Amino acid sequence: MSPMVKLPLTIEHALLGLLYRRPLHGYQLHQELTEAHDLGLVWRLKEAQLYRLLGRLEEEGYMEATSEAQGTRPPRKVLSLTPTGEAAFLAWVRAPVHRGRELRLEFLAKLYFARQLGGETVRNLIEAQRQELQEALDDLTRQADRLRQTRIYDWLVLEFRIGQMRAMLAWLETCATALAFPPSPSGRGSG
Amino acid sequence: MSPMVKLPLTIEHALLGLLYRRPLHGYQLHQELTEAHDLGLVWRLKEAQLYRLLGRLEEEGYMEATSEAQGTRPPRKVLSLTPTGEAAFLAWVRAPVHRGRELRLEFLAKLYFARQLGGETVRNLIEAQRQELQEALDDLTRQADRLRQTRIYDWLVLEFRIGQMRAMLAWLETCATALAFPPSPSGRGSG
DNA sequence: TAAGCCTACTCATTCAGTGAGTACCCGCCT
DNA sequence: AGGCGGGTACTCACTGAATGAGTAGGCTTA
Repeated sequence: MSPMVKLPLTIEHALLGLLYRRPLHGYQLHQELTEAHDLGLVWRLKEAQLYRLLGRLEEEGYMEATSEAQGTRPPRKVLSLTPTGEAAFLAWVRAPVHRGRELRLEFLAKLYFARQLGGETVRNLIEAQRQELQEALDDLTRQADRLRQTRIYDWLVLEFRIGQMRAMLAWLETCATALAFPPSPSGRGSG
Repeated sequence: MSPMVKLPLTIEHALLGLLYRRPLHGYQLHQELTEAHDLGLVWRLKEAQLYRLLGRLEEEGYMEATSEAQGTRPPRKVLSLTPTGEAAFLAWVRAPVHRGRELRLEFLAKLYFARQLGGETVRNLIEAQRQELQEALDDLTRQADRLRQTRIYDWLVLEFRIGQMRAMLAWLETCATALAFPPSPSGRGSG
């Protein structure tokens, strides 16, 4: 009813991403997110929370459900993306994050899905993220230089952030290298 | 009324820490936390949230208020720590955090207060934190080694965390060095 | 026949956090 | 004289996240 009132956030986008590959029903989604690998390694959702999100995403026009009767069993509610949902997901997955601290969850999720869209997408994402981080790092470095002699604590706080960012940049290089070669035949094609 | 039902968390402890130095009233607390340096660089609180926390901390016996009338003006409510509050703060400030991601806010806050308790406290805190991190790092490294060939994405996720931790360890060394010498005469003594 | 899992929710509640508002006093600027 | 800003101390209503527990029926396997 209230279509697209607000853009979905990280978790919601990842839900869209799971449906981009193929339609799933709620329980399957839940399972993917409670496993100890892939996306389940990055974040988890309790059932209640999942259904709340799913309800909202459907209500806002990003996904739609079709009830799939199967013999005597209770019917399954299969969710699939609408064109709007697909567009939202694709835009999200290609955009870098803006704060360093968003790498830990959001970027990791983007990377997961980008891999399924092929090497080109992965390379672009990594490069875009590298630039974002580099800018933020330069900015922080400039600030830190000003504080070095005067405010030791403030300087240490900035140094902490700088160290984290440097490590992220180095890790992006690792990603680029590790994913440069066909990322294992276990991926469901589309590489 | 309901004394010490639950332990305060990070933010609450930092509030205790500010009062450990000297009693303050709510408005002063708020100002310390909206400035762009020191603790205000690490986290902020809106007024409403601050008073909510303060109310709870008082109710649970960590701090107490004395109303300080001053002439024609409305009285100020000066907050100070109870022995319980002081003990809670001191225990908190000396304990390292257990998850890497808690360095970003909580450990930084601990470090801020530890500096005011003297070089000994700072050194101990840094060393304890170093050990915690090192253990977690070894653990992650072992896990990552197992995944390297089989699950490239899972491996990258762990590599990300490993990189962050290594950077934190390096940063702890920086702290140790930078704070080894009297941390500037601007500190209010006690160092 | 019971355990457990597939499937899909709902409900009540707790907790954090926010924007806005209320009150009153003081001193300064216009 | 009047208003603005800022010190001082809150309160209120609301949104939104998140969780634990509960409900419901069917199927499979030990």
